Amino acid sequence: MRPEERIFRNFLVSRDLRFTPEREVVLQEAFQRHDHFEAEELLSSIRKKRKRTSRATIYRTLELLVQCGLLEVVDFGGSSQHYEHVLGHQHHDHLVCERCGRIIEFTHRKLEKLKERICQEMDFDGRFHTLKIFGICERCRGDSQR
Amino acid sequence: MRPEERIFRNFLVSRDLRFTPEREVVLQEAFQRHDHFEAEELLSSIRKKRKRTSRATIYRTLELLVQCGLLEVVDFGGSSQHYEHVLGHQHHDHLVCERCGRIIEFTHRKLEKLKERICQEMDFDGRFHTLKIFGICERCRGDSQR
DNA sequence: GTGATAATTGAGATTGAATCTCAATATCAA
DNA sequence: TTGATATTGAGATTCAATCTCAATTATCAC
Repeated sequence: MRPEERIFRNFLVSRDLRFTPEREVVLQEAFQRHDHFEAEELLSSIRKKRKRTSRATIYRTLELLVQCGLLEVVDFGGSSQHYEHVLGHQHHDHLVCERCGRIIEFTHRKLEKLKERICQEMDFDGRFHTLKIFGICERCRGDSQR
Repeated sequence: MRPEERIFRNFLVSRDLRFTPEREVVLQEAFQRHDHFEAEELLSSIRKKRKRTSRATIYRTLELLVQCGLLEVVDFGGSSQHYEHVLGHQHHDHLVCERCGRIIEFTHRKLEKLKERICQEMDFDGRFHTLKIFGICERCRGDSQR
C-alpha cells in the first residue's frame, strides 16, 4: 500500500471516518499529479475517466487530505485555491513568474534560520511560513536580454 | 494637498481619467484607515456616512489605486482580498496570528539580502516578494504558557 | 441475520466576493 | 453648443466554494 493511502486510512480510522471508493479516487487522482492543481481540475479529470464523483465529495475530500497533512493549500493570487503535496516533499517556497505563470520551487537553508531569528526577535511562536518571490523567470527573460 | 491625492491625480491625468467626487471619497476613506481593509468594509463605512457610492465604483477605484502604486493587495487566506497602504510604508512582511487573527508587520534587513541571494542562485529576476509567518502571537500565548 | 446508529453521497440550491452591463449622466475640448 | 469620451450605479452575472437533505451504505451490538 502506498504511503499516502496508509496515512489517509489511519487518519480516517482515528476520526471514525471511512475509506470509501469515492475518497480513494480523489486520493489517487491527487497523488497522480505532480505540481500544483485545483479542485475543479481534479473534478474534470475524474469525470473524464468516467468515475462516479460529485463536486461536493471532491471538495470535502481535499479538505480531509489537508487536515491529515497530505496536502497543503497554496495561494498564488488567482481566483481559486491550489493544492500541493506535502508527503515526500520537504517544505519549500516559490518563485512565481509573472509572464508565463510558471511556478518554481526552491528551498534555502538560510531562510529557515532567518525565520527562527525573526520569530525570536518579534516574540512570535511561528509555526510555518510561505515566501513567494514574484518576477521574471530565466526562460522568459530570454538569453538576448541578459 | 495630501501626497496621496497628488499622486492619484497625476496618475489619472496621465491616463486621461478624471478625479471625480466618487473617486475622491474612496481615496479619502482608504487613507483614513490604518492597517488592512477589505473592499466591502470600505463600502459600508462610506454608506454610513451617507455619501453616494456604488459597489462597482469602489472596486474600480481600488483597482486604480493599486495600479498607481498607492495600495497593495495582500492575501491572508480568507475569502476576500485585503488592501494596505504602500505610500509612507516601507516594504514589510507579516506575522499572522492563527488564534486572534492579528496581523503584525515587520521588516528585516537580512531578508532583503537573502532574497537577492536566492534570486541570484536561481537565476530569477525577482521584483517583489511576500513572506508570511503563521503562528501564535505573544498576547495569545499568554504569560503563563511561556 | 436484524435492527439501530452513524457516516456518506450527490444533485442541486445557496452563498458571497468580484466583475460586468448598459443606459443615463457628467466632463472636456474646440 | 456640440461631439467625443469618461463615469456612474443598479442590478445582473460569474464562479469558486459551501451547504442541504433525502437516499444510500457501512458498522455495530445483540
